[in-house]
Amino acid sequence: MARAALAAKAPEERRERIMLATIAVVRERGFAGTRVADIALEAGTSQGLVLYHFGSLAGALAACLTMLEDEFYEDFAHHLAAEDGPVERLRFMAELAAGRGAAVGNWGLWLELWARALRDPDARAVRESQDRRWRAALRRVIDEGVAAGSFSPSNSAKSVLRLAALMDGLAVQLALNEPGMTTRKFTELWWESAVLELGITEPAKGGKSPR
Amino acid sequence: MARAALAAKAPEERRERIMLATIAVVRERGFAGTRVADIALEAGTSQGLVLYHFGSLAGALAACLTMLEDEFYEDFAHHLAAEDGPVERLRFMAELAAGRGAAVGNWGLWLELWARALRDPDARAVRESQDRRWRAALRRVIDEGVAAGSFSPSNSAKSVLRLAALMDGLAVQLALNEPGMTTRKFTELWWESAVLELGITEPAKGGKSPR
DNA sequence: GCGTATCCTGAACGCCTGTTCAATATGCGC
DNA sequence: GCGCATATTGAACAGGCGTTCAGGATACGC
Repeated sequence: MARAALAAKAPEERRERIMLATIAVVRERGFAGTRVADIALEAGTSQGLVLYHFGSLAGALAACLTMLEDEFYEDFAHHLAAEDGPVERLRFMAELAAGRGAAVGNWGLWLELWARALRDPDARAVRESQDRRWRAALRRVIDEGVAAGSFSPSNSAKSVLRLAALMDGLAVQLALNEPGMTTRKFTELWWESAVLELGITEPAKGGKSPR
Repeated sequence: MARAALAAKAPEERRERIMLATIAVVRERGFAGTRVADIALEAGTSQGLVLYHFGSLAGALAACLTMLEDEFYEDFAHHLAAEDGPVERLRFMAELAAGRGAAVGNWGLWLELWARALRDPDARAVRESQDRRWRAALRRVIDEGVAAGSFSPSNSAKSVLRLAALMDGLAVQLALNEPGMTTRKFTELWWESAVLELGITEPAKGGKSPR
């Protein structure tokens, strides 16, 4: 019956709820400030269960890292495929990075992740994978645009590196609430750089055309 | 006598040695991993003295932050003034950011600082001040270049933001030892962007001219 | 030389927090 | 229904670490 099915799934659901709780706590307190008790409280379980499922606090943090990675990327890939042309896709990536959609409130987490990656191999691996995937997507969009005749970068490999790095750099200011930095400003600054780098001719619909 | 003079200075020297030790430990273990015992050991003093001078671990960390800020900036301003033209100065800033000179090994610290700035007001203030000074310097060099006819940015305010952000973004990869990212590559990528942004005509001596 | 303020130490204290564990509940195969 | 494997709890444990403190050394004014 339904109740049995629900109950059968229960352990796995608890496990996942704990992971989600871990992300929530890390987002609020940072890696360094996250305690087992916080996670348990947020998940509505006991401390014991957190350790039962993940072995240790470090284990829970690691699990939440990989979950975060998958979560973000799946969402991203799914939406990116929905856009039609290279210009629109590039525009989409700019807005996603700027904090619309799945990345909302995530830049703070990225900063945490970077700092943690300095010493924690797990964090480093996640960051690296995340970064590689993001750059690969950027690369694909750009190649697509070149093939379609919309972009004409002088060196697309370098443009990818620069445009990706620019996002990270702008993200620092966004995450730290630098006065004057908003998602809008982020997108504007980045897009202008993309135009310069790639020699974009046609405007993205819904983009910066005069309104 | 000499001994007296030395002794008189001693307390202040101890204090400074503790600050330097704090920076060293933070550099090695990160903010989260820094303990009072580590600092005392590194400085060759007792734990008690650390607390005596700075009140608490947090106090010691805060003191080391401001020291770090001043240290870096003084060194930077001093060397920048030694360069002759705007192009050379810009080039100097690129190389400094890439990790030559006073910034060597500091990018890891900056990542730590960013993450900490998410929650610690002291860290936030230091980061903000640091950033403001750096951007102001960039701005000054660019204005100078415009006045001299070397640069012709379409919007210098935006160029400053972008070029500064690009440095931060590239720095993340440098700090995390992204394969393929070196100080040389950093400088190269950034300089090309600067050329694009500012329309630099004359090459910086010792720069990217064919050799 | 004496007293006092500053400097410095090492040990002790006590809290915080990750982890362990014995006990209990739950569901599932037989 | 019985028994076993899995899941879950809450309390107890233990170690780490920041902070406190009582005492001693050092320098300096008088």
